[in-house]
Amino acid sequence: MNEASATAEAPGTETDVDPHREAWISIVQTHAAVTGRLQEALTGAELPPLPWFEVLATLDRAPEQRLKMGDLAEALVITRGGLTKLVDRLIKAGLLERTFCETDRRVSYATLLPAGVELLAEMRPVVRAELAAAFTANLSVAEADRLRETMDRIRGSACGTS
Amino acid sequence: MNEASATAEAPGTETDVDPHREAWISIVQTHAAVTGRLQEALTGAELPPLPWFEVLATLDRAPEQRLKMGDLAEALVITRGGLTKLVDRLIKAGLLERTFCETDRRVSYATLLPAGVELLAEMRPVVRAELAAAFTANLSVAEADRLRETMDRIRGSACGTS
DNA sequence: CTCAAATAGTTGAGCTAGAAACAATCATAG
DNA sequence: CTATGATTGTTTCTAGCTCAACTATTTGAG
Repeated sequence: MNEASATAEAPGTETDVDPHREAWISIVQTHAAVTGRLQEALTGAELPPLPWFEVLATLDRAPEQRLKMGDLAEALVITRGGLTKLVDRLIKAGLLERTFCETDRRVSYATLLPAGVELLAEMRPVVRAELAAAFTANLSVAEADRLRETMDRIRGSACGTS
Repeated sequence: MNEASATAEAPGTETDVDPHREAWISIVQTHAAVTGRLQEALTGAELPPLPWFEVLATLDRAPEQRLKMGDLAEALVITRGGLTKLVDRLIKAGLLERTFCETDRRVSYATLLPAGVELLAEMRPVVRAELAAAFTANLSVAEADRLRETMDRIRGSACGTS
């Protein structure tokens, strides 16, 4: 943690401590730190990596436990190309299957299988414990809601202006 | 944006809308969205990718515009191995140089060169404009400070418990 | 009806980051 | 002084992602 102490800032420089930029840096670092801990906890428990969990958890919350590839890619914020191969791996592991749409034969669904539900049940407590250590212990429910609302507001403008 | 509308949630399921988990999902998605916009803006302006900016900006804020490799890796939240090659690329582009420590010959510094300062000056307005679109337009200074404080609190517990 | 444009998903090439093994240097105990 | 262990940075290897090109299907204009 040197990013605070190292800011000695020579007198000639632009002495801007933009609070918005500071907030962004905090978001980036916190995201990396928490993601790292989640990864670490999963591999420590000899479980699959975090992206697998995110696929399983997202599908589990979807109606009929399935989602169009495009929608799933958008929810996970990765490209469609990346998702195709990620889903391939989960299918090869027997956790998902590919199903097709009768009315539009371009679309394919990623559909959760019982084995996927089972694995999700194993992974969830590990993820939940880490998240609890990071969030529940430090934020009240009201703060968490406020945080979510703030982040959604930022994301809204980040998506809309394109 | 289907993660809100799709939550029809069958009656039998665990109907847990954990606000902490919701907050985490918002952080992940917002981080990805804003990062994506930054990337896009930089490549659109025919400028180097975002990690290059982060290296340059971090070094620029450091005393004497240089940092030990380990400290820089920690500030950027990437591994040392990854940083070695990232710095290699910046050196090959003439933006940085590797300098060495007299008192401890294990350590090497990544040191900003004039060309790096110059490029940073080109990249900064682009990054700043995107950040302004996402943050300044939507958050008061007080909100930004509060957000930063909240994120730092989360990160603090995420780092300490290891 | 027909054909161009749009949309959904997959595939292949290239690149980047992480993990583990390694080399070099420093610190400390005896 | 020497040896063992800890730290710093690099290298090697691999997995996963993005980008661009491609196929297949649907939509819409004329």
